[in-house]
Amino acid sequence: MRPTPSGSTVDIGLNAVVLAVEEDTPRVLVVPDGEGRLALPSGVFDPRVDRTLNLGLRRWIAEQTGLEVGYIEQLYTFGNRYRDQRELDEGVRMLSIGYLCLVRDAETIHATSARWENVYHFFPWEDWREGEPRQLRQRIRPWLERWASHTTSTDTPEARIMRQAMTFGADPAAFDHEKVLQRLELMYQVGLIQEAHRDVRQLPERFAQELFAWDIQQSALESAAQAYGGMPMEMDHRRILASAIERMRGKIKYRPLVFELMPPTFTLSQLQTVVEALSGVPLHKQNFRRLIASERLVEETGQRVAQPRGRPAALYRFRSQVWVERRAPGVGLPKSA
Amino acid sequence: MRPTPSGSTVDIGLNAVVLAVEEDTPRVLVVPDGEGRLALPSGVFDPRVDRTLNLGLRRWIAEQTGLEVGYIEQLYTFGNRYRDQRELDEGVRMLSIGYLCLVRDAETIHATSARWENVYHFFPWEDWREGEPRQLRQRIRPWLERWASHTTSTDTPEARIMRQAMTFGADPAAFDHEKVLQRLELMYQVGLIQEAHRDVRQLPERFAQELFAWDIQQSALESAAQAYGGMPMEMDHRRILASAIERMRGKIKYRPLVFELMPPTFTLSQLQTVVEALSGVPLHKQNFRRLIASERLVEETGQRVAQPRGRPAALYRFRSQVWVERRAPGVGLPKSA
DNA sequence: GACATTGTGCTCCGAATGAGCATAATCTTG
DNA sequence: CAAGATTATGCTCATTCGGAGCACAATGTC
Repeated sequence: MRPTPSGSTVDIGLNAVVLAVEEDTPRVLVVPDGEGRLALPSGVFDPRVDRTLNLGLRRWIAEQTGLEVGYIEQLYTFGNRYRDQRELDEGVRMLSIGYLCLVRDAETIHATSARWENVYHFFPWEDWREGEPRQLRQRIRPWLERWASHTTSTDTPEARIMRQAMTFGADPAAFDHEKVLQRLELMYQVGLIQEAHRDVRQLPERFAQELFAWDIQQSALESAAQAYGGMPMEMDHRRILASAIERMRGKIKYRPLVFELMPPTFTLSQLQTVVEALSGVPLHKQNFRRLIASERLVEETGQRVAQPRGRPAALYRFRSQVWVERRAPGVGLPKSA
Repeated sequence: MRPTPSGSTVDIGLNAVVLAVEEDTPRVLVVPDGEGRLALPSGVFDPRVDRTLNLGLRRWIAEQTGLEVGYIEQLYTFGNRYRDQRELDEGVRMLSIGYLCLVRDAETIHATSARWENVYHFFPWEDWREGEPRQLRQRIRPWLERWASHTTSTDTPEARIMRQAMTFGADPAAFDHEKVLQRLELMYQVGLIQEAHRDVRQLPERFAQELFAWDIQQSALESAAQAYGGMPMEMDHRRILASAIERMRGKIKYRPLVFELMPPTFTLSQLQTVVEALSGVPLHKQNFRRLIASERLVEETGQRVAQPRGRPAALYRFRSQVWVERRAPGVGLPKSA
């Protein structure tokens, strides 16, 4: 009933998005490939070595970054697109399983080439803490609008305008901060992501057609991608990173995930800063505190810390009890500033 | 940087949870294996045949059930546990990718042995539309409590009570209807799922230890599993089905997924019935209508349908426009009856 | 025509949320 | 030391949202 084509060549790539937040900067662990591109810690799963996917992932992370991660959560398994060179050469197919990992200490990387990089350097259009990013409004949106105005065999302008509105919002107020992956996919298809230009060169004609389906000078587009599309990444790693940010932004609202990123004790302002860093939006301070208090996610330690300026803040710690008590605790997101 | 153990033997199983709702019954498409167990439509992914995972999945569904599915969404990739016999024999490892598929017409199965089965026949404890299921309260909870009171080398009774409270709720009011998968995993570990008994027989000692870690007669336990644990399923398919229900229950609140299951036009009562069938809880009728109206997910067709009893109901259709307008439309869940 | 049944409109209340004012506690600067 | 800047924290107010229920409408049945 379930035929067995064993001997087919499918490799399982394990890819880790290791996140930490330092001050107000969300960071991801990356490994330079020596050619100017950055990769996520990753490797091929070998069942002869590792008993489980999680163990395999941990081993790759440790080998490539010297880091022992705590929290791990599976994201998504990517199949066909964004294929790599080996696959084209040898017909090997690689599936990529993405994972989200959270760590507290953004410092401890032992003697490897791995380093921390600001997440928003890969998605300059996703950080709305200071309002709509200028590059999005002044540079990216015009390209999207030009793309949207074109007709192709598969798309009408209406369909494209609709898609643009769904992902980037018809107006800035309608920007849905959780649709990180959908935005990236649109950016890729429009040609504003560098990997798209890399891919279009090595892909067979029939796949390449989907990309850049509009009459624009590719060189101009590629320059724009370099300027506004974020730092270059390997393979489909930007896509995996986007999944991770999307998951994080969605889940932070209803599960106490943030605390995986916090030190044992922290002030409410620090907590808010971390939530803002990940969700990419500013929050109303008083309401944020009220929410945290009402959720009873934290408790006071009784201590206070002096600040460089202003009134000293009370220190809190996470109440691990909450896992039992509440149905779906989270920090929620009281709306904008 | 990314070594290549190609030649390792990893197969990719594609598993489809095809859902439909008929009247007030949520149904899943299953294929009998001839030995009394039911399987999800599934097969091994072969990249030489299918270009993408989705295409492979569609092909397997069509071959085994004659059905062409519309909506498809990837769920989760399961690795080690619940392994099958072949793996133990040959050391082949199978990864299972689960998918959620939604279809409208629960009738059209062409000339195959596939058939529709009530979802809750696999999870008798998940249907709370008539209040807490009697089997849960009278039969299952006592077993859980007996299990929880035991100490093992890895678990204290406190930890077990905590786990039980987290998944099944300390009291019925605290039952979180979305934790479908967590509940199943606990049921499995306690030994109240038939597959656990199948697995414990064929697993090496060191894995088997995790299961049934308490001094109970296994035969009694196995009888209980047969009586209250739901219809028998193949391999890890119950786990995949649980993921699908969990995803459905979670997502129905903030994305207009239900409409994939509805006919082109429907009454609000029909819509409510479908939502209740999937989420497993009764809803307050007036509030449900108010919510649907305020979300502007549907529009009146102007027609009305006669009912067997009572006042005729207005017919509605889904406003596909909503995908553009709203940030995250869904049907939400006004609370219980 | 009374009654049962389902659909539909509306109200009421309390909880949650968005927004802002006011005060507290510190450091810096004049 | 006093004034001002800055951050923390407490509290109010208006609005919205969600839970619950009453009342009436429109049908079929007895």
